[in-house]
Amino acid sequence: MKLSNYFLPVLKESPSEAEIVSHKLMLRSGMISQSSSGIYSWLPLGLKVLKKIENIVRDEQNKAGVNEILMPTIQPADLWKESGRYEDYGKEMLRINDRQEREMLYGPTNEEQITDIFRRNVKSYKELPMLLYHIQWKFRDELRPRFGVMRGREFLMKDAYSFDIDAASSEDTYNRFFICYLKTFARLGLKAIPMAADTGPIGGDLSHEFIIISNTGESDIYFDNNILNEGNKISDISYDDDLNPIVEKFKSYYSASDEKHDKAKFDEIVHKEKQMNSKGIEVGHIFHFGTKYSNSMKANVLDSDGKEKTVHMGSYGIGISRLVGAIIESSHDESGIIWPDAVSPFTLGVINLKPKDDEASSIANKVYNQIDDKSEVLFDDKNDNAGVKFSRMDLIGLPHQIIIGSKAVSDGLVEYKNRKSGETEFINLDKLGKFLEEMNV
RNA sequence: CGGGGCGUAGCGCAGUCUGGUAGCGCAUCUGGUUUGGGACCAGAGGGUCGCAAGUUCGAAUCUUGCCGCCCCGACCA
Repeated sequence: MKLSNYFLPVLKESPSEAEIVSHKLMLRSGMISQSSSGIYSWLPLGLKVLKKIENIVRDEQNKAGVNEILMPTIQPADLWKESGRYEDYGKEMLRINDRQEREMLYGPTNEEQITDIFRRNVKSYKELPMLLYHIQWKFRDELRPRFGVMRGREFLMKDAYSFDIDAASSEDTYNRFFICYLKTFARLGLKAIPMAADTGPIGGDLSHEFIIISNTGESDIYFDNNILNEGNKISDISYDDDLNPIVEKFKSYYSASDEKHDKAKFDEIVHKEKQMNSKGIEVGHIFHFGTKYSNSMKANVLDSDGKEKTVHMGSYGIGISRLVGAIIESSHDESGIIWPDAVSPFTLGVINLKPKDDEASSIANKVYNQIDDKSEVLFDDKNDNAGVKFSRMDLIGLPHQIIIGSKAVSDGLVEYKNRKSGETEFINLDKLGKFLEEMNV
């Protein structure tokens, strides 16, 4: 993509409505544009990141054996009356009447909808466990939206739902998602800590939040520092392995958000110097809630003994749009965003410092065309001053930059810059392809 | 929803107290000089001062009502 063709409205100063760094940087780098409180349009750069995250989440769900479906944003109120949540959910739920005065709602979550799909289509224990997910926009009419996309009213969420024949099987499924989540966040370049959590209005008896450390987070967290190292080998785990002992190992470490924090227990089982206390951002939440919905909505299957059984359910959320902000919170510096490779909107940026010099431009174009075949490249071909180009490229956070300047013409050298370390080195033009290949970009 | 703040050009702000018909920086456009870290010179365009009513000869400025946005708190992925 040539920058001269790209819609990238960057700002030198951040709009006053933004308070935290990720919100400021998202506005400054032209990723989003606010529509109303807690509701945003996604501009090209922001949309690209959103899709990258979405695709990693999707891929890991698929690998874990979860089926993707797509449920509507607008749901009939009747389903929610069946589960009893139409009354319970309160003003956070956006209620709408259609032209026939039928009561509808913009879905804040989909337990009722999915349970309805399940009970219409699944009748036998032989089809269990059944794992389904979708990635869809949700709406929760928050009292006070804030922090940009991290706490919006409209947000993109991956929500998965599981159906099992009994509690034991359902806990195995829960553990499967537990591992799936650790793998997902690791792939996104994040260190997510699983924490025992309250189940809240969704209900149930077993629940974990996945939290990344950040001083702008809304949760107060307490954990054993050793749990951070436990996640290092997570990518080596196969879904065919026995996952339960691995999950039990994670659960054996102390980790809790403030509402579950037990100071006496913390002091007892965690060495003083390993006791960590921090703020964190919740990026995922998994629940095992048994028969709460299947019971009220009569989601039953026939078991091997020919008798009807109420299925055991769980639900598993990842806040995809929130992750965009959360990743920036955990990966930026004073110049701007630093994207982890996996979610970067472009794999690398190419800067032509001499757009008016024919020879330099010819080299830059050649470089761009050569690597654009293999990776996604943003090519700064604009006629701006060097400083403008550098600071813009740093702001939008592409992790790898190729800079073409006077030495390209005189000595056949281009500069590679690592956004994160700031380190640079000159590369011979002939060896650039190989260099990038070795860097895996 | 309680408490607080703010709404003036795309962004950041001054002007409001003390009423006299709108200004600064950045951005944008034109011309020129620049070109390895947000460069310079000259010129230009862009605002029913959130909306409505009122007071007044006259309102960005005073009064009332409404709308929007942000912050703190309680609630949530």
